[in-house]
Amino acid sequence: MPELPEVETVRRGLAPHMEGRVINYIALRRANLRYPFPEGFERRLNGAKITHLSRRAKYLLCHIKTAGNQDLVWITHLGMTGRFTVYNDGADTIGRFHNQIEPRATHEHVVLALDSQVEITYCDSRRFGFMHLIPEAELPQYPAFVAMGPEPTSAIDVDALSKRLKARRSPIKAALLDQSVLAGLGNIYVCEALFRAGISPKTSADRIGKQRLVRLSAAIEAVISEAISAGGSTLRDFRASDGELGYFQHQFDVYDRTNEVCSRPDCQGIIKRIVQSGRSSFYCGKCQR
DNA sequence: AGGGGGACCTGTGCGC
DNA sequence: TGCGCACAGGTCCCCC
Repeated sequence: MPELPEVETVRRGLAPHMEGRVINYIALRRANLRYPFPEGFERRLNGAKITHLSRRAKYLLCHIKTAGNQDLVWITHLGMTGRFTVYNDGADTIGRFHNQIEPRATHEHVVLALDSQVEITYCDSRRFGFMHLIPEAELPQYPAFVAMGPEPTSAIDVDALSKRLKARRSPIKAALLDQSVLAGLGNIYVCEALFRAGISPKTSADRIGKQRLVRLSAAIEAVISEAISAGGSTLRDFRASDGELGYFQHQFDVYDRTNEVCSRPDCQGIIKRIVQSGRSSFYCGKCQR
């Protein structure tokens, strides 16, 4: 489901409800998502105070101080279908916990109650998501972060990007999906950025000149920032945690627009769909070279 | 070492 | 209406 803009939208939706609150109860309905839940997950989160929420690429980071005064990070990756939902009507939460917690939705795997009568759930039908719990001090060594590239949210270092792409013989589409090149891009925003830059997804990553890389970097920054402003993209069921729908999908130029006419003025090209390393690429065969 | 393919899961939409 | 297939926002592992 979520690429960087969707995860950032989730973070912004959850932060006002979670930051500064204490977790009164947390319950798991199964032993694993993609991976098993961490050892002592419920015990360590129970009674913990949430200091703040942050984000790295597509990872949501919930920084907590445990009841035993340890600084931990509760890391969540939403996979394809992970979703947090905030319920403000959690007044009966304690009763529900003490009796039996009836799921509010299918695939509701994690439920937590805060000290504010707010209840937050995590649902994930495909269970490609996962959660980890590590000491704050070990965050830089978290395996997924060790080789991770820079965020595409602020000015991209074009020289550094150029250096990384020179080592790649794969199509630029595949290279940009690699989180060690830039962190947080996924299938939608790579397609959209390549369209805006006028670069074919089939172009070999090592054969894109400096001028075109400058255009590509600017296109990536713009598409990510516009998508964050729009609250992400809602394809099937993505919602911000407060239930709001993202609306960036209305601004797609190529994603899922097979056979439509190119939106670039006077181009008149037709959007094509091809498969690259097992994933759909959408592009205009006329103005993307 | 980089890169491609399959695996991991469930849900939905389409053609027959 | 029902069945089977293709496809879905991501990542990891295996093998060349």
